[in-house]
Formats: sequence, structure tokens, C-alpha cells
Amino acid sequence: MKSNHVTLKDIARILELSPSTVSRALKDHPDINEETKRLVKTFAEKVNYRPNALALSLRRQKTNTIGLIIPEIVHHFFSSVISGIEDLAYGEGYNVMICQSNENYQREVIDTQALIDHRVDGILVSVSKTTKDFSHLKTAHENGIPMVFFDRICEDILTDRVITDDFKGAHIATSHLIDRGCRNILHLAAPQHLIIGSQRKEGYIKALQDRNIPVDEDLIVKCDTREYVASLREHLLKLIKEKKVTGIFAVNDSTAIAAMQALQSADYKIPDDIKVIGFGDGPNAEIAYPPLTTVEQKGYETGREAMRLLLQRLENPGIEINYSTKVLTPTLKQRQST
Amino acid sequence: MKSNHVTLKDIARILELSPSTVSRALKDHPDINEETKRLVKTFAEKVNYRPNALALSLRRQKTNTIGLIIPEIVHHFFSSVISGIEDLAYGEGYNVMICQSNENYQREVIDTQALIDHRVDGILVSVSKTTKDFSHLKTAHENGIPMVFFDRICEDILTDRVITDDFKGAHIATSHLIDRGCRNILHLAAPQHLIIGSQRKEGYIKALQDRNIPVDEDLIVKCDTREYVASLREHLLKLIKEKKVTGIFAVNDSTAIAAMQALQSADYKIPDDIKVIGFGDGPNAEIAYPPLTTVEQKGYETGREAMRLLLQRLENPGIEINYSTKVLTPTLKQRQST
DNA sequence: CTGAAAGCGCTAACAT
DNA sequence: ATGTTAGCGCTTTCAG
Repeated sequence: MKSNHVTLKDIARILELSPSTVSRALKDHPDINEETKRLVKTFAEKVNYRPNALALSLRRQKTNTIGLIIPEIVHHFFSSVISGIEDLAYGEGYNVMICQSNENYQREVIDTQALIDHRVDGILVSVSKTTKDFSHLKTAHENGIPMVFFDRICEDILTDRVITDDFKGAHIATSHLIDRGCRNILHLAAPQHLIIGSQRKEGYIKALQDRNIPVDEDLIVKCDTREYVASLREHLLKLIKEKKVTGIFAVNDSTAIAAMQALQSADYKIPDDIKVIGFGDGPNAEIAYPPLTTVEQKGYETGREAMRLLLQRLENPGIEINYSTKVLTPTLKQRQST
Repeated sequence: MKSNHVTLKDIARILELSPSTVSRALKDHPDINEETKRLVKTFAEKVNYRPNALALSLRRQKTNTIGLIIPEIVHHFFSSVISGIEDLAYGEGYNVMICQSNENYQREVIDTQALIDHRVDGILVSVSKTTKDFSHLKTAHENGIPMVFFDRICEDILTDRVITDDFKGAHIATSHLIDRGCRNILHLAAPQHLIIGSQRKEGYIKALQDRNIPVDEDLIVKCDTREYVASLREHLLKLIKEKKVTGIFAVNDSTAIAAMQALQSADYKIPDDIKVIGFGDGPNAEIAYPPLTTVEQKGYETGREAMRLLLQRLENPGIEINYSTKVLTPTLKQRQST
């Protein structure tokens, strides 16, 4: 922020006008003489004048910036969410301040604070995997900051929400495996304190029950990353062999793909010997071999919808009732892994 | 930005002190009575006082925010860059304002403007593919905004830079194919107005020349995305057949992977019939079938280095000489596609 | 040890 | 049609 910036005052001084006149001329105030307007505008243009957003925000008590707290940008789902948010936000004259929590609770707290410090008009958040205490968000919300949760929500805080119907998605995925002839189905699950984790597990269980297949708790393994699969490789292979597993439902695509690779390295043929389905449908699913069947989770729509709900709050301040939850239902994307 | 925020003045009024005393107490000014300090601090803590970052920035003429203009967050390389930048920035008390140009020139111009409007202390940029006119950045730079280009630089603007040695990387990749017995090597190239595009092509050409292999201009095809491969599928297959191509060097991994898939769908065996190498080494390379040989481009280091150079400028304002260019050399990551 | 006053850049009542 | 003034939240001389 070097001082080479022309200010209103500078213009006023040079043109021998008052700052207020310049200010008004610039925004086409009807009171101002056309002549003066032209003079001011041309000059401002010439010297490349740009109003200081900080001063404006301070003055207006509105930053036109919304904060976004997102676990990890690298994931295709989340970067799609960002695009959905940005496209709508920019269109409405809002900037987006993106904070990456890196699935780290401490960082999430700091990020929340930073957003508040910058007086963002509202916050969009998907909580980190390691967050178990939500008081940082709760406090912000109680202080009146409009907030929308998406994907990984916090049930204790009553706000607008955008979620994927994880239960149904998992049900669809598991049912698909059953339809393809699988009975002993392994579920690679996310931590159960994440709603996403429990919902997907519940959907899996319900699908089995609906078809009268007994649920075997041993076939539910907490394992939700590529690295996790690597470290559990022996255990998983043993389990698959002993339990005669013929289908795997993984809580996300990259875990599913890692599982396929582990299987292939142990000479299993996919989908002949064992079928694998993921959740999320990022571009990885198409790149994998064989291309991965999965249920698609709409990142862009999630972002857009979250932003839409937030904008609605921003435009109708004070009305704190009628929080709505938008549920996006995933659909089956069949490829060659099942 | 609802008004539920406690201000210094609020505290001063309630504690019956002057704003200046409160301000000083909060920052442990030696002049202030210990008693008073304790009083103020405890109260501030209790009411959850947080200084208004906007007001601070306005006052200090420094935002402690750096702007980042990045083509597309979805790409693994770029999201790694972001992590590299953030890790260093946060450590030094800076926030990062991320703008995604979406490879769109217009958007890049707007983003630049938005960053300037917010009076960021410096800007990190990797230019969009569609940017041919750099005046928006040039103007900013001439106005004294510290700027560092990374990966996709602008040669006309003299600044610090962090780049990958694209020439050498391409040379390594092409030489590797030659070592593996390829002579007729197809290059899937990026647009030549991008330095990255021309450097990688030059490296490819030089590697051929170094081994006395004639360069066939027909074997250099502008094609740098997955979609591009799809639309050029027939042309590429025909070319490969007619020219007896046995090796492909693609300008990035996703193009390489798409090419592999196109080849496989036409019954080519990789690496037996034809070998493929990419550039960049994102996680896709490991997921692809067969796992893709590529040269690794260090995203995290790129980001970190760019931020480091910027911080250096920020801490030594005024010294505009000695711009440095940090070159990161990619290394071969051999997998099974060659 | 504490307070009053000015100013960062801008706008909007309230003059004139 | 234009200028004066006050204030958004904060810091920092300068005065006491």
C-alpha cells in the first residue's frame, strides 16, 4: 500500500473544488453541474483514480466482502464450490475472502477471527474434519453475522444450509452394488463425528437392511483417504479375503481409487472379482482405471446455492426466522468399476 | 457487517477513559498504569473486543494483505502454490486475498483492480492463458505496488519472478523418451504466446536436435487440455498412425492422460506400442493407468518462494533494483507409461 | 499517567 | 450548484 494512490482530496485540491463536490460529481449526483461533472470525471479517469475500498467499507459499515472457510482447496469438490460462490458473488458486487482451514481446527478458529476482524458481511463455511467444538462459529453467529453452512454443517447452529443428501447417495451406491450381485460389501467410512460420515454409513446400512442383508460391523472400516488405504492395506486385503467381500463402497472417490489400486496390486480384477463405487465424482473418477462408478455430488451448485441463501439474508437483514436447508440429491454415475 | 461490534470508543465510554488510553493499554504502552492496563484488558477480553482491521489498515496505510491472482484453483499445481504462499504469509502476519482469473483476461483485469482497490501491500500473479495485453499489471507495478510473477510470467515487466525451468523440464522429458527408444515423438503443446508453451516446445526441439533427430513440425500440435484431446481425437490418431509415432510428450499431465485414454480406446498398448510422458506431476499421474511418467513441478516451493521474494520487497521498500528470478528445475518422475 | 485533537479516505446531512 | 462539518474506528503527536 504505497502512497502513490490518488485520493478524492488530491483531486479536489488540484481542481480547486471541495472533496464533497468531487465525490458527488463522480457518482452523478443530480445537484452537480454537468460541466463540473465532466471536468472531474475526465480528470479522475486521467489520473487513474480509484476509491479506497477500505475507506468506503469503514464509512458504509459494509465491506461487500463475504468470507469463505473451506477445508482444502485441492479437492475438486471444494474448488467447484468456490467457483459456484464466486460466480454469483461477483455478479452481485461481492468479493470473496477465501480461507483454507487445511482440516485444522486451530486454523479454522484463526480464519473465523480474521474474517470477523475484516468485518465480512457474511460467512460461508464447511467445517474441518478435526473440528469438534463449534463455539468460534457459534459466537460469530450469535453476534449477528449471517452464516451459511454447506456440505459439512454444524447441527447445533441454526442457519441456512446446503447439503448433499448423503444418506440417499450412500443408499443409491450400496443398492447399486447389491443390484450388481454383491452381498458382502465393505464400507470405507469417514469419521463418524462428521455428519457426512455418519449419514453415508447409515445409508449403507439401510440399503443392506432393505434387501435383508445382515450388517457386519467388521465390514465398516474408518478409512477415508488415499494415505489411509495405504497404511491399512494388509488389514483390508485380509478382511476382503476372509469375509469374501465382492463390493466396496468408499466414502469418497480418492479412497475408492486407492482401494482399486491396492486390490489390483493383489491381482484382483475389477469389476469381475470385486466391484468398487465411490462418492463425489471428481475428474479423478474418469481418469481412474477402470473408470470409477460413483454418485455425483454437485460442487458448483452447492456453492451457488450457499451464496444465494447468504445473499438473501444480506438483503433482508433482521429476519432471522425461516432458515432453510437446501438438499442436493446425488445421482448415480455408472462407469466400469461395477 | 452488522453493528454488534464493540469498538475502542465503546470500551472507553463504559470504562470512563479516553479512547487513546484504551488503545495504549491494549498494546502495553509503558506510560499506562498497570492497574488501568489490567482493567482494560480484562474488559476487552470479556466483551470480545477485536480491533477493526479496516480502520487499522486505513490508519497505518498498510493492509497486511497480499493479493494473489491465479488462473484456476482446480489445478493441483496452483492449489499447491496457494498452500505454499499461505503458510509463509500467515506466519508473517499477512492475509492472502485470492482471485481466480479462470484463464479469462477480462476477469484478470477486474481482479487486479479489486486488489488495488483494497490496497493490498503486494501482488503475486500467474497470468491467464488469454492475457496478451499486460497493461493492467504494468500500470500497477509502475504505481509502485510490489509484485512477483510466478510460473506464468510477463517478460515485459521487470520484477521478481519464480519460474520452473520449462526448457530443461521438456528437454528431460523428451530425452527420456528418446532413451526409451522413441524417435517419432509427438508434442502436444500449449499456446506459444505463453512462455511456458514456447519454452517447453523449445526444450522438446533441442532434445531432438541433440540426438540428431529431425524435427517434424507436423508432430507439434497445439493441444493442452483434456477437452482439446477429445476434439482432436481423430486427427491425433491419424497422425500417430501415419507418422509412426512411438512417443508422446504432453505439455501437462491431464493432456497426457487424456491422450493415453484416446490411444487405449484405439487399442494401443502403453508403454509397449507407444510411450507417454506428461509435465507437472499432480496426483492424477499416480491415479492414471498406467501411472504416468512425468517431470515434477514444485507447486508448494513455487508459492513459498514467490511469497518470500515479496516479503523481502515489503520489508525493504524503495529498493527497486536487483530483481531476482528464482528458477526451479523439474526432475523426472518415472512411472509405468514409458 | 491520561486526554484532546487531528487525520487515514470517504460520504452525507446540513448549510449557503 | 458547491462547501463545511462530522464521523466510520483507530493511532499518535502534542499538551497537560
